[in-house]
Amino acid sequence: MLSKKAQYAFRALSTLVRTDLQRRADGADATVAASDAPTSITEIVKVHPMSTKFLETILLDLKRGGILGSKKGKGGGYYLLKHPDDTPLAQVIRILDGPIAPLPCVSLHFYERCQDCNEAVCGLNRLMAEVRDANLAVLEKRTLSDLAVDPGAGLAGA
Amino acid sequence: MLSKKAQYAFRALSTLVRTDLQRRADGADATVAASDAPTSITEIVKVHPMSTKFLETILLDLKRGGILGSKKGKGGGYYLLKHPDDTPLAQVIRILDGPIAPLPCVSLHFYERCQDCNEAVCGLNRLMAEVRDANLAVLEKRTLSDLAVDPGAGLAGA
DNA sequence: TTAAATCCTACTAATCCGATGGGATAAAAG
DNA sequence: CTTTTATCCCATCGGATTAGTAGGATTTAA
Repeated sequence: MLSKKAQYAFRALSTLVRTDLQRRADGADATVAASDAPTSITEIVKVHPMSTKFLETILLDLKRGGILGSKKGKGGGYYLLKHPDDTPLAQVIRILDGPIAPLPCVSLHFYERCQDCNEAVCGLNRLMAEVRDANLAVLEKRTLSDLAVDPGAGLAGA
Repeated sequence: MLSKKAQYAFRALSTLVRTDLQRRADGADATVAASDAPTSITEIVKVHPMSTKFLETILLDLKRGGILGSKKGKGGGYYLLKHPDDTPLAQVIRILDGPIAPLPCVSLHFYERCQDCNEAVCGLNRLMAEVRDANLAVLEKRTLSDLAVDPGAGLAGA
């Protein structure tokens, strides 16, 4: 199960994505940099009600994780460092919740040898590696862009 | 990540499966009932070193969950209620760790409505439902039998 | 009657999670 | 240069969960 941290992160990111795509649409070229249009924590909380302080720690994590940039001081806030297409959901989850694999001994980014268990013989490893791969097939393919898709699109006028 | 409980459960189950398959091979027909050849906690711990008391609570859970039967008193122990092929890994995980889905609002067996989030509009639901399905594709297909497969088979003589 | 097993309830120690508080630092605006 | 509005950083805290323990009741075979 995703932690609250990860859930809040996705909510916050969804608004950052919308802002980012909007900026790209408006500023035709790269005339408007992402750092010129940062979104503050206060603004995000207005859209997605949650603890301001808690969100702060989350956005800091995402910044340290290389997903967000920030601008301090008045008019400051956070912004995406890359195109939403280029940040898979897996990256967000790893930053906030750690390993995606069901066992440390099949984790790609957080591998730990398992005690009392010969990996070559252990039947569980193989199976859990399958589960990990099934997960990653989705989580590495789907990106922040997919978060912001409006499922009502195409229905409005029809 | 799987809890220790689930990990221990799988280890214990792997020996119960081996015993069960052995019994089926020996007793040709159904001349030997599973309840005639129960395996005690003590025996399991000999194979897989772990806290006896902790394993006790785990096997009790598996019994209440409908996977194991038990026989009390001297010579007693635990045994599989069904053919190993007929217990998917998903069932074991649900008993010991609860939901498999990454969010309560996309869980099949432990569904809970999510607050502050319109499911029809929320982009995350759709994506996490995809993750859930990817997981279940493996965990409902793979069974206890897969736990006991010897990966060295076919290599010994070659 | 004894020994060996499951069964049951409660408890505990440690860890993790969600959240909060207080302040340092930076930048823009007047 | 001061105020305001932000991010940044660190420490703490209550509650929940996890992993494991304790002790005894119950059942059955020998």
